[in-house]
Amino acid sequence: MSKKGVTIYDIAQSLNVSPPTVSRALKDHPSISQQTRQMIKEKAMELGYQTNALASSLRTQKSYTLGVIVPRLNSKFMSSVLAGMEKSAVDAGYHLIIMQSFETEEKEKENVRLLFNHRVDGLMVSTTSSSDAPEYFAPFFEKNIPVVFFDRAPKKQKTYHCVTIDNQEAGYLITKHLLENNSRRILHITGNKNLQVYQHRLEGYKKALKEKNITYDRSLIWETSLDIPDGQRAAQKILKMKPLPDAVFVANDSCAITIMHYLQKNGIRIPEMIQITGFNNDPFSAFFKPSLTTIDYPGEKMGEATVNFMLQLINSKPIISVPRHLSLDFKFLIRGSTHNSHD
Amino acid sequence: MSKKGVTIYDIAQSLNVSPPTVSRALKDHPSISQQTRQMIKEKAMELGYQTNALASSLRTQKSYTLGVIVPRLNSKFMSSVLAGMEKSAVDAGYHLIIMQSFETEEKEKENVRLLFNHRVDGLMVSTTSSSDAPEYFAPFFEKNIPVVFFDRAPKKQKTYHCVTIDNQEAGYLITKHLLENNSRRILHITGNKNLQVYQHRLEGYKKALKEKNITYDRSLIWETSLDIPDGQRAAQKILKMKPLPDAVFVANDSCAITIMHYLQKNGIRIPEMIQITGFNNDPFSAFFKPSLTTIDYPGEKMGEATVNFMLQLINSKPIISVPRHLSLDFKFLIRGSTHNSHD
DNA sequence: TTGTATGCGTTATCAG
DNA sequence: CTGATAACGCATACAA
Repeated sequence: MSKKGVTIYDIAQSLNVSPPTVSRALKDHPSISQQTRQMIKEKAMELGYQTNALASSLRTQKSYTLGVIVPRLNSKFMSSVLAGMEKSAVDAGYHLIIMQSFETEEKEKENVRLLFNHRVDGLMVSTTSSSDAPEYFAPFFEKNIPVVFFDRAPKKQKTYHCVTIDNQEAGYLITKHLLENNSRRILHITGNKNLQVYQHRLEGYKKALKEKNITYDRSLIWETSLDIPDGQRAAQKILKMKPLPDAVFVANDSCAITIMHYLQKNGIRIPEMIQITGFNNDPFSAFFKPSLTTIDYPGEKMGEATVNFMLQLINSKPIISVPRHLSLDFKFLIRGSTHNSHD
Repeated sequence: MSKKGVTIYDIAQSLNVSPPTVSRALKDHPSISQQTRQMIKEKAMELGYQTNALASSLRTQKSYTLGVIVPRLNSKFMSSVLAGMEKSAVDAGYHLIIMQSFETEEKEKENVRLLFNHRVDGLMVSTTSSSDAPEYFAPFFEKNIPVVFFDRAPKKQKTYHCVTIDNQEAGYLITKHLLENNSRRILHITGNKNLQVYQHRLEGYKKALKEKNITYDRSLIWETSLDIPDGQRAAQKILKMKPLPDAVFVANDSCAITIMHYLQKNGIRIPEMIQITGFNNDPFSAFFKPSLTTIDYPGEKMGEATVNFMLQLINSKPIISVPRHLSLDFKFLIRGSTHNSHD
C-alpha cells in the first residue's frame, strides 16, 4: 500500500537535528554549516525525500503557480501562446494551471474562482467576457494579485494590464491592401463582435474604406464563430451572392482556408475572381494554392511576453497598479491569395 | 495593500460558532442544521470568503490536480489531446498542471519531480524517454499514485498503464494500401526510432512488405524530427533520389504536407509520380490538393479516454496494480494523395 | 447538532 | 550556527 512519504521530520529524527535545521539546510540557508548541510542533503537523498510544495505554499503564501484561462486551448495560435508561456514560466521557477472557458462567461467565472482558491500568484486571461469590467475578477484585484489579459482584453482596456497587438492597424492594412488591388466590395467575416479583437479589426476595415470614400455596407459584415463548419456555411452563402464580392477579409486563417477551399471547389478562381485574406499565419497557410495573405501574429512570443510582464508585476513591490498596455509587433504577409503572381 | 484574506475563522468568530462548524456547513455536511448552514453560507458570501485549496489539500492529502507532461503542447494533435483532458478533468472536479519536456529526458525528469512535489493525484505522460523503465517515476509508483502513459508509451509497455492506438496496425494498413496502388519502393519518414509509436509504425511497414515478398531496404527509412524544417530537408533529399521513390509514408501530417508542397513546387506530380501519406488527420489535410491520405487519430477522444482511465484508477481501492492497456480506434482515410480520383 | 483538540508539512520568529 | 515554538487554513476523530 501507499508508503507514508518522507518529511523533514523523518530526516531530522534520523540525524538528531531539528526540523527547522533540515528545512534550512535543504534550502541552502547560509546560516547552516557546510557539514550539516551536506549530511542532511545526503540523508534526504537516501530516504528519497521530496518536498511538499503544498505545505510550503501554505506557509509562505507563495505558490509559484500561474493561472491561465483561454477560450479553448486547441487552436494553433492559442497552443503556441501556451507553449511560450509554459517555457517562460518554468524558466522562472513557475508553472501553469491551464483552463478553458469554451467561450462562456460562466465557465470563465468558475475558472477564475478555482484559480483563486488555489492561490495562484498571477492570472493570465484571454477573456471571453463581453462586459466592460467582469466583476468576478474582484478577489484578485482586492488582494493585489496581478491579472494580465492577453490577445483578448476586456472592453475597458485602459483599466487593465494587457498584452495585445494593434488589431485596428492590422485590419486597416489588410483592407487598404485589398482596396489597392482593386477590390471595392470587401466581405468581412469576423468573430464575436462583443470582443475587442474583432471590433478593432472592423474599425480598421472601416477606416480604410473611409479613406477611399467607399460607403460602409453593413450587410458585408458577417459575424461567425470562425471555425471550420462556419467557414463552410459562409462559403455557401458567398456562392449565392450576386454579384460576388471582390474580396473576403476573414478574421482568422483556418476559417479563411476553409472558405478558399470551398470556393475553389465550386469553380471560383482565387485570387482572380475573389481575393482572400486571413489572420494569424498558420504554418500551413503558406502551403495552400494560392498561398494565403495574412497577418503574422507570433503566438509563442505573445506567451513569453505575457509571462515576463506577469513576472515583473509579481516581483515589483509595491505592486504596480497603473495599468500597462503592451502592444506587440506583427507582420503583414502579402501572398498569392491577393494578387496574381505565381505564388 | 493586499487584504488579509477571509478564513473560516473569521466567519466563525463573527457568528459565534466554531471553525469546524463553518467548515462543515460550507461543505454541506449533513450533520449541520439547515439554519446554521444557511447562516454561515450567507456570512461567507458577505465577507467574500474563498476557500484555500492549498490548505485543504494539505489536510486531506488530495489535491484534485492531475499532472500532464508532453513533449510540446503546440502541435495540432497534442493540443487537441490536452483540450479533451482539460474538459474531462474539470467535469470531474479536477484540473491540470501541464508541462513540456521538449523531447528531453532531463526536462521530463524535472517535471515529474515538480508534479510529485505538488502532490498531484495522478500523472499523465506522453513520454520522451527511450529507456525501458525510466527510474524517475519511482516516487509515484512507490506511493501508488497512478501514472498513465498516452500516445507515447515506454518500451516495456506491458508494465504500465497506457492509452495508445495500434500503431503497428496503422502502419501496416498504410503500407499495404500503397503496395496495392502499385508502389514498390516506399520511403518511410519517421520520428525518433527509440519511441514505441514510431517503432510500431515501422513494424507495420515491414510486415506489409514481407507479405508481398518485398525485401526491406534500410536506406528507405529516414529518421527525422517530423517538423516543418525537417520536411523541407527531406523533400530536397527526395528530389535527388534516382529513381524517385514510388511513395512516401510520412509519420505525421504536418511533415507530409510540407514534403508534398516542396515536391510539387519542384514539378513532382502527386500522386501520379509519387504517392504520399500522412498520420494524424490534421483538419486542413483534407483541403490540400491533392487531399492527404492519412490516419484519423482523434486527439480529443484520446485526452478524454486518458483522463477517464485515470479517474478510474484514482477512485478504485485498492488501487489497480495490474497494468492495463487501452487501445483506441482509428480510421484510415484514403484520399487524393494516393490515388488518381479528382479528390 | 456542535465544539474541542489535533495534525497535514513546512517555514518564520525568536531565543540560545 | 541551531533549536523550540508557533502559524499558515482547513478538516477529522472524538467528545459533549
